[in-house]
Amino acid sequence: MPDISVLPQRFYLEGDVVQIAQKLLGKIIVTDIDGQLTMSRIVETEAYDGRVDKACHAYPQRRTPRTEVMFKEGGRSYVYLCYGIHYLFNIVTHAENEPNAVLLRAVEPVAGLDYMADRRKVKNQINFTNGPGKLASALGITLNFNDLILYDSGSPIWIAEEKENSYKPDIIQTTRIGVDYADEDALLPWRFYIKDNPYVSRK
DNA sequence: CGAGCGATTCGC
DNA sequence: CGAATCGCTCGG
Repeated sequence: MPDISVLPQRFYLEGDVVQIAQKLLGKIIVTDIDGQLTMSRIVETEAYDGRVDKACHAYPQRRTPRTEVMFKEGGRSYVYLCYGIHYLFNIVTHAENEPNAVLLRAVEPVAGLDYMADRRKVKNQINFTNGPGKLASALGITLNFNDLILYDSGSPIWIAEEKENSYKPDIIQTTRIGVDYADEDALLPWRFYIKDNPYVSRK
């Protein structure tokens, strides 16, 4: 079990969302849902910038009931239902009225693997969390956990960093997945993942 | 109000 | 490769 501490809110307010998406790689997501504690290492992310990015639900400054949380101050969760079936988990970044978010696309299980196995009902451990819908399912994330403070270790979901770990992973930068509807913005290289990590989606 | 569609996954 | 499945968004 790694020695961890909560990632402070300022982490989500400094730099642009593309940098924050990279810096989230290697961080730990902790969930304590239905009495089931899990910990996982973030290994794949995508950045969405509501100011300039057609792929972002909040572009162009599109304020609706669903996107409202992205207009709040950084450090909150944005969870939504995708294809009527899967929940996708995002981290909101930046100041009020700057609607940016980072999608978690894959994580590596660290603790609570029995719970993940129960929730996912698949045998192969690789398939617990190697996709955005899969990881939400494995960690117990549903719409109930939208608009949650992530810089409070008392929350049912929070983000941590390891206290003593200077390891810097090799990061691959490439285009995002499933955003063809965004025309030329689908070409933005705003997907990041840890090189050679077995839990990265769509190898 | 209702048509159209999606930041995916799984099974055939 | 196509179905599943439903809330959100926008146009009428």
